[in-house]
Amino acid sequence: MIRFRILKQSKKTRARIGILETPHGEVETPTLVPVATQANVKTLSSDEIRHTRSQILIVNTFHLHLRPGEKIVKRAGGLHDFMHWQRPLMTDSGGYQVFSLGFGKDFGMGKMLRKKSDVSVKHGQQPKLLNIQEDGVLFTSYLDGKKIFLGPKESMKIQEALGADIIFAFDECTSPVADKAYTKASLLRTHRWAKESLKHRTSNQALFGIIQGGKFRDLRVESARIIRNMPFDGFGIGGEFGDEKGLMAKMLGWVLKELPEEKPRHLLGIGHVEDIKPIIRAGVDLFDCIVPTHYARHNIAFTSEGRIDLMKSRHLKEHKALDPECGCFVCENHTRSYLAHLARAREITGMKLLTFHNLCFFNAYVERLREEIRKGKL
RNA sequence: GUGGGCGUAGCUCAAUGGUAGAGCACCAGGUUGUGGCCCUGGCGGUUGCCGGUUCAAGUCCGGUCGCUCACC
Repeated sequence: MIRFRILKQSKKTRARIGILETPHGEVETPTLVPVATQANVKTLSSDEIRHTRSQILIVNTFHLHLRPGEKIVKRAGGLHDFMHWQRPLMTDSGGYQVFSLGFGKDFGMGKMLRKKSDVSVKHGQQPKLLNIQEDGVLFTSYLDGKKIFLGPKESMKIQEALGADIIFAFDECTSPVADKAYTKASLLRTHRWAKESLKHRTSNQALFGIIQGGKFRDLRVESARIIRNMPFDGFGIGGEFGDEKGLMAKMLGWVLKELPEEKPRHLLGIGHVEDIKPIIRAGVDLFDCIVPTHYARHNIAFTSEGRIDLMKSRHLKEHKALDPECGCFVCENHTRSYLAHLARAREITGMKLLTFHNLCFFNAYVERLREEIRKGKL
């Protein structure tokens, strides 16, 4: 089980700092949760992850169910032993894959809509590659084409076998182009699944319920009210929040206002640098995001000077630290020139060094924000 | 030396005698509960050189230079 203590509530905003106690140690919040989909943070060893000052990781239920299978992980002694990370872990329920392998794939879009789209998902519509049913979703394995059924019951069983400290209820992450009727129907289904997830829980892992509702204020508020009245240990906020700038923080405000202060809130899959301050101000305690690690493998470094694309040849001539203001191993010991060379030569070491730096950069940034809350500046 | 093949974008190569294209590279963007991908633009050419045939030549003809293979 977990215990969440709020150390300080900001007077200026809804931001707070806290300590999340888990069976595998404490997490200072707010914090970034690096993504370890396949039971690893791509390119890093668990020791290296620790040195990026990351506190807790999120692993994916769907991907691990397909490979190697939760039985293997359980026999290895659970996720912590399997991946040699004796610190806090959470598992995503597979609900995001309902979107990413469904409508997300059909329309070739992510959950955040960047520009106006003329396609839409209407009530009753089904994605091409999977079938969303009342008690779960019929997936097709991308590994061998085998049919995989995943619902709240199945997801709970798998997540319990994996053994993370915090697990999530099975949900459907809706598409940013889903219309209101679709989003509403999906929401009601996700709420039923939330109830089912609680019903099928047999372990003492912490279980977080997920709030959906897309970009519709009334649905978001409705979802928050339904989910908060179920005996979850914390809350996940999923889906998208509209394409308008600043709307996300506003909508988070509406949702978080409905939730009990004493339970932790996790914002699922959000965390570009510019998003972090607004979401923390809105009262988010944990947020996972692929950006630092995913972008690192696309040669993008986040620095105090902004984004740097190491593929650009001009960086070959820069014999200075990646980020002079960062004290991480990479910035202390390597030049932009070297990192640009590794990127352009497509050396895996380059991806590793950028992954390490990006995580250090994000974690340092969030630490500074925690400090600001502590000092009453945020 | 003799015979054959080939010279087209930075690279690898397309293009019935009819507006010279592609992939890669390069430049500029994008990527939010992860397929080390992928997507969108842009730059880029006296078709080795000289001459000829033709309304029209990367393409046909002659010469020349370069590369390459085979054989003396």
